[in-house]
Amino acid sequence: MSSGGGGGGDQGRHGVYHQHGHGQLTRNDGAGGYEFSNDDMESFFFNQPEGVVGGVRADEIEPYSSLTSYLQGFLDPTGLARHLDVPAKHELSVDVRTHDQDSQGTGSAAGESAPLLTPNSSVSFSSGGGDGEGKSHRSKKGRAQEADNQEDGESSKKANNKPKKKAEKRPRLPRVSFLTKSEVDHLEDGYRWRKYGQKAVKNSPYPRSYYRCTTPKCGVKKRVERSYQDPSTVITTYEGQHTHHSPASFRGTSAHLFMPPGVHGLPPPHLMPPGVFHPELMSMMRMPYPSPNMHLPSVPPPPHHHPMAGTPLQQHHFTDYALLQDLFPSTMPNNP
DNA sequence: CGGCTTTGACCAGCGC
DNA sequence: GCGCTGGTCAAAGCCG
Repeated sequence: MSSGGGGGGDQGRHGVYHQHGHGQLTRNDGAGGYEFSNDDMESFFFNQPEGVVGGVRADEIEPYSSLTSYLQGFLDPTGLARHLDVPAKHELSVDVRTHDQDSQGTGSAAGESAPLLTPNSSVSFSSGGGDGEGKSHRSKKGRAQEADNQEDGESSKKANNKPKKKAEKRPRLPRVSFLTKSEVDHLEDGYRWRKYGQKAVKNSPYPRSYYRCTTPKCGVKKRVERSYQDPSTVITTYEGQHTHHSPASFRGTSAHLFMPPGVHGLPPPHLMPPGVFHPELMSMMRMPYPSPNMHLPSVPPPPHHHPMAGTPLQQHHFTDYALLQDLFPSTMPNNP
């Protein structure tokens, strides 16, 4: 994929960022947390306003940017997400690290250097910056053949004639990982996906599912897996950029702009039945799953007539209501 | 019947 | 070289 801001080229646009080694991503939620690794994965996290995040104070995580600015560059090649560049209030902060920093070991020092996630949501990116798209059309039998055919051209993956350099690693598309508290594995995100595989994950009872965007010529993929350490957390990893707009019913609202690439099928947040939270909002706003570290200002409870009223978690939703209104003006009622 | 999921097999990369 | 693992393919089956 050549368009858009894949890879490190986005550094400038989004300010300084650091990447920790080999994409080792560690989450520490106090209960042990979990970690997963993705080579070339950069990561950034939403930290609680004044919280201590897994032993790392949020204000010690140096460079922050906003999610929206990131989405703007990475997830929204059309630039529509610019719309979302509302002041992220105190809610969202980003830590994106570059390779330069902590590029040594693959995870040995991860505990030290890897940013730690908030319990409720986080996003991580990878800067693959590569093509990666052309290889999805191989037939089973064609694969061996393909290796032969490519021998003349660029390097075949077998690294036939060179003494194995690390740099020859196959480039990857930009990746974004969302940690979402959700009962549902496959979160609606406005795009249509076709499942093309499922694999058991090592050390995890939960399988990992592989999806591909069904839109022709859109090579975006996504992986969905459930954290084995925290089964209420779904890890959704997007790879690549959509070459089209979301077919979601949210079109015309701002909601889909804020969504990770890909939600359809779910009603807008204000139409969700009581006690049911929109997974994406849950993810982004960390609403219904307050962490022990969370220090929220005391706010009055939402009115009973609010569709999302009625759960113990409601107060946290209400806390972020102003932000929600900023982000979803057309879907959120006027005033709670 | 088309679109989607399931599932076993295959392939590539990597570490030992 | 071998085994492990992640990622992908594609036939078969399911479903509206």
